[in-house]
Amino acid sequence: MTIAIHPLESALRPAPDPFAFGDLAAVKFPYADAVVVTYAPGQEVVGEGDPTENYYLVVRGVFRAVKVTRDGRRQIFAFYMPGDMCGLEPEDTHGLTIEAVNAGAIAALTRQACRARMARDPQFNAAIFDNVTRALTHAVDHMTMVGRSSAEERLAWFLSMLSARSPGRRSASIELTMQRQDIADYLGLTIETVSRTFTHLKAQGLIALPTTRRIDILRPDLLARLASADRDAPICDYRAVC
Amino acid sequence: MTIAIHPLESALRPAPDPFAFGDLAAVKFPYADAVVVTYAPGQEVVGEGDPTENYYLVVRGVFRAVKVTRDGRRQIFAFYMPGDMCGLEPEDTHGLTIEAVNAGAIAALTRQACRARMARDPQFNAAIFDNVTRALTHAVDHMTMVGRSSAEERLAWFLSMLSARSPGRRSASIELTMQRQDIADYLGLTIETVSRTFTHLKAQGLIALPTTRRIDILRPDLLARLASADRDAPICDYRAVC
DNA sequence: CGCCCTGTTGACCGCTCTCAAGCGGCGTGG
DNA sequence: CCACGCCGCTTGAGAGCGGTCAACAGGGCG
Repeated sequence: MTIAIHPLESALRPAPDPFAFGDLAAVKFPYADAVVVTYAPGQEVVGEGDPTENYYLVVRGVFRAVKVTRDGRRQIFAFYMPGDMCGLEPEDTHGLTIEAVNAGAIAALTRQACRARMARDPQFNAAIFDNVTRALTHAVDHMTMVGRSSAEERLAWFLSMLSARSPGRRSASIELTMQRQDIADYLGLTIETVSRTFTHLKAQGLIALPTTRRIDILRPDLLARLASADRDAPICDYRAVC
Repeated sequence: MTIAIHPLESALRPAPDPFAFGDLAAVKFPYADAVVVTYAPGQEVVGEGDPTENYYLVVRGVFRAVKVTRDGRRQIFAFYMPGDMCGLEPEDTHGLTIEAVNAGAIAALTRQACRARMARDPQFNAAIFDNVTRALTHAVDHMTMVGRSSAEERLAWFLSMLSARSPGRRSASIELTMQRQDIADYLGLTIETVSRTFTHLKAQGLIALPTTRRIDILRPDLLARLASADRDAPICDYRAVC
């Protein structure tokens, strides 16, 4: 299976800076060995069943890791943004499909070259290792949301996360690069429920939707409270505080 | 967060032998540096918020990685069996709690010692790396079940997985070492739904329950079909074939 | 024997899914 | 420039699965 390396960082716990493109450059990701390929929206990087020949580093755009069951149900495991690694799988063939959400570019490094470098460059190895464990950390949060939260909480979590990761972190306005179906498949919901929940959050005054792809976060405090899966948390009005 | 290394292996795809205790011994897991500690049922190995001082290797018994939200909702990320590693987290403090399901023993290796060994022993490093990516692979399957499957499918998947991992693999009879609440929290269900689904599977003749903790798998073929999230798959009667 | 803990069963409710219609933006072509 | 169609999104009505609350059963152990 394709492995999700450092997916979206949770916005809910104070985390050190995500392992970003600059960090990878800092440990001298061997671009000399890597081939950068551009992709059109929806285009497939690797498909389920393809041999695991390369590891990938997102250079530009957003990519998604998708698992589709034979009867067509779809689960998105992660969205990858520039600086994120993906494609690290233990098996000989991929179990996940990696696709471009929008136009983007990915650097491919052969598995062999990556492993060789890991063996001789402890710093590089540590960075990769950190990346993988971070992906696992995120999978835990993701799974807890999917397994134990309401639609409203899942979407609040997703938006808080996007906000924390978007350029100019904690931005009040975020751009949804993916469409509703992708959000639904990421959160384990249907597209209708996602749409209704957006409407509901808007009606509550937590967000505004200038366009369908643009979200203004009006009440990050309440959104974060929803996202933290803490129904007992006090409601603190950030307007009163700030 | 505590990181789940090599949790239960999916029974659904033909996978190479799980990374077992023997393999770790083969790469000379430095027992000299490790401290083995025994735990009583329910006892905590590390709790959320504890500093991430050690990596762990299960020696005996079954352990669970639990995440609990502040308002008490519980999600089990993985069950660890002998040979499984856990506790590999990128952050300074654990985000997951690791507890003993039953009486068991775990070897603790300091983070520092493990990283040091990874840096100087490529074989050891590759084994750990393989372990982590395998955990991610499993998380993908797990998340797909939790996000996209019915209660019946989730339980069928869980039982198929246990069957594949139990001593004498693909055994027709498996021992449930954990109680219903743990199964429910692993699958993102309630204890009542798990109980009802057991009853339902029994009524369909797929399983038998000699005791509440013992499951006889009568129709592994049908169970696997349910588990594969493939509602369109043909029903093949293994009794007719074998 | 009686308590406690775990698991089962039942009745009911509500969240989310399903199915279906409608809406709005955008690109294309007349 | 407008008409049309397509696609993504929203909204509505109804159904069903699983959650919630509650009672009960059974086994282990003091």
